[in-house]
Amino acid sequence: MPYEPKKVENKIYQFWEESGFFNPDKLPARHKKPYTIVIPPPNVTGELHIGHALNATIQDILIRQKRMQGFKTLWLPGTDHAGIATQNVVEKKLRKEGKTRFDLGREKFIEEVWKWKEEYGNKILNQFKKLGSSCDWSRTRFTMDQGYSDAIKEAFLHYHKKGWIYKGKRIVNWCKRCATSLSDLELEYKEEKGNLWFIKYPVKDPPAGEAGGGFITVATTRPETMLGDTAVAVNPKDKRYKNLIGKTAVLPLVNREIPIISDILIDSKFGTGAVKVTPAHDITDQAIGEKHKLEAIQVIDEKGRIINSPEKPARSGFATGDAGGYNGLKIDEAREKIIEYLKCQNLLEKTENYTRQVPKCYRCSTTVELIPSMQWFLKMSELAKLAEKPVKAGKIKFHPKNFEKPYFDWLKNIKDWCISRQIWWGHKIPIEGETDVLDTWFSAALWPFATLGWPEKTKDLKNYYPTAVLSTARDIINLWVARMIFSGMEFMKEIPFSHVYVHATVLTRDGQRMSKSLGTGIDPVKLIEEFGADAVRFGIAFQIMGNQDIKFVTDNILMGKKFCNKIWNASKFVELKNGKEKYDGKKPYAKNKADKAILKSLEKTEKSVSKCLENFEFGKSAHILYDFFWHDFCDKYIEESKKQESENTNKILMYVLLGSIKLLHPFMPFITEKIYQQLPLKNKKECIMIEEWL
RNA sequence: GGGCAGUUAGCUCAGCGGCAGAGCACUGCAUUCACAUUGCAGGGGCCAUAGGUUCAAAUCCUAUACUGCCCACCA
Repeated sequence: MPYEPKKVENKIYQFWEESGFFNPDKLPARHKKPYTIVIPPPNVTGELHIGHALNATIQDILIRQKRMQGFKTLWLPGTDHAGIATQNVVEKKLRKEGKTRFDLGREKFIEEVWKWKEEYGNKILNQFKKLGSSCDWSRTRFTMDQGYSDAIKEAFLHYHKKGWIYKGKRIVNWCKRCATSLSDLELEYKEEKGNLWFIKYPVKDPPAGEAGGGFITVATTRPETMLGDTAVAVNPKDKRYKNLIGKTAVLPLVNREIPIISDILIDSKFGTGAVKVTPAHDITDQAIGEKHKLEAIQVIDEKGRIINSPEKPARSGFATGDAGGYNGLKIDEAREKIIEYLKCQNLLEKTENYTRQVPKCYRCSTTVELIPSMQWFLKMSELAKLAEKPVKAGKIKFHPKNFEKPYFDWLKNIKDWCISRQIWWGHKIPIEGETDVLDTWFSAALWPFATLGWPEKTKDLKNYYPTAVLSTARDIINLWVARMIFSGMEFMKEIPFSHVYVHATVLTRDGQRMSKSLGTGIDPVKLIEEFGADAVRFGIAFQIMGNQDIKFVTDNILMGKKFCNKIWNASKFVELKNGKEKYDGKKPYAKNKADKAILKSLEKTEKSVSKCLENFEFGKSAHILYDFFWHDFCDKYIEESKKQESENTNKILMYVLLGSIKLLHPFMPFITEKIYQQLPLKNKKECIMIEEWL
């Protein structure tokens, strides 16, 4: 009879939950030393994908092995409210009904988001259960729980008291669709073909014999921002413009007189070596502007429209030298009209094709504008040092180690963190009269201790902090991991975890990123239904090798399914041979060559697997277990045993089977539990989950 | 522009100085035997390219090409 996971899995999971052993406080007495993993909380935006299944498998393998080794294991589950992302999916849903969030109003809208959260939050947690994840569900947390919100307030006010939080008008990344600011890490750059326009700015009182013929030519990809130009800048060493530094240029369109200045930030090799300076809409220009005390004139508003002269409405005329004529136009329209006007005026020297990296909102892919805005910032200089220290000192180790380099690079060049967002779904900034909410990563940064009750001095915090391992995707190392590290150091005075395991990115067979919108995602629950949870887990684990990408194929899941069947039938054979006599668990004698070989091989397998798991070598562990069980045990020893039937042989069969299912349990928890329950053993534990690792 | 990975069987990947391996797919044979979701046997490889080190290179070094990812203010 083949193994039928559907008949086994749900029952076994229920049995585990009822046992209480997912909760470390209810584990038997031999479990003493704590071992904690906090789950990277999935966003409540939707359902899980194969990447989540991968990470859940990894964490459950670690937790189950440690539990068997006698650790007081806590795997703390939860979900993240995921500010912008969740707000967006709910808005999308409303849009299908022909509504916007403004139709509902803030309160009603947030009610809608909570409904969404209930539905998808639960779905996500159930998906983890289907995979066999041994989380302590009694400790499930959500980043907007009451207690968690207290932690946010405490953290914000702590920083505020230290003077590290300030409010200021700064250039921020602005998504005009989400109508909110974004941090640098929330941008995705996309290559776009565009132009580099060479525009002639007239020079007032040009020096005699100047090569430019009374003009200075600037190169720009954003001509529409010239309405806000307050200088032209060149490199001080640039001989071409030596005589022009200190002179005045006349800005076309508005006829504003602007200085020609010099600054070392200008690269004389790019374009003409002369740059238009728009301090309100460019980071470098802002720096130059501050240095040279230039005015910052905002010309693009929060809707992505030109606001140069609010008192003058846009005119329908096609070419205009009147700045007010662009008022209210969209950026693209304004760009087009400005170029047309410059052409008419003979001020456009030439146009070159130019491909540039355009920043997009990572949640909705809208082009992000740089605009000055009043925002809250968290000063990063001290916190960056806190994040750097424990990693440099080796107290926190990255696996693989080469992820430390980008981590340090980011910290070295860090900018202050814009922590306010102009959305509705999230934690309100805990200051009277503020309507903005906090960046979702501000709450995620507190996850390893806020989930354990901080700022209260709880027993859990004392018992289970710091955690052991954080297993995460590589794209959130700086976005999240770095921030957890400095938060832990600042609030707990201790590292949040000792190991950061950076797991592989799961790609499609063709090497594409898995994504719902591309239709390339694979639903792990469907796989579980087809192959069984153990097969999915083992197949995934089998594929986690050194390479940091996994091109996902179901071949390995099929292998996992076959392997389940093999284990199932081998155990049936052993049970049959053994009869009803209860096995005492003692190591049997090796009476011949075959006996000796299998016992030795089991011992070797145990050592290798334990060592591999210490080093986070999941795929290697799976290969070793597969080879041992299939080839050494089934192909060789079981076949041999048919020729040398004896009581001792039967004991060896039982001993090796028991050892094998223990070693396999972290990888394939359901089938190994089911077999364990059926085995006639003298000193049987309630379940294999709390059996002793060899 | 800078950094990091990768390139080995039809596909997905191991191996990382000493006879080229696994899973899946493929071919042949075997069904009262724990298991056909099986067993046995087999086919299939210029280990990306070019140099170098070595008694010996898929493996170490140097280039090149291609692929993927991360970071970056080049207007």
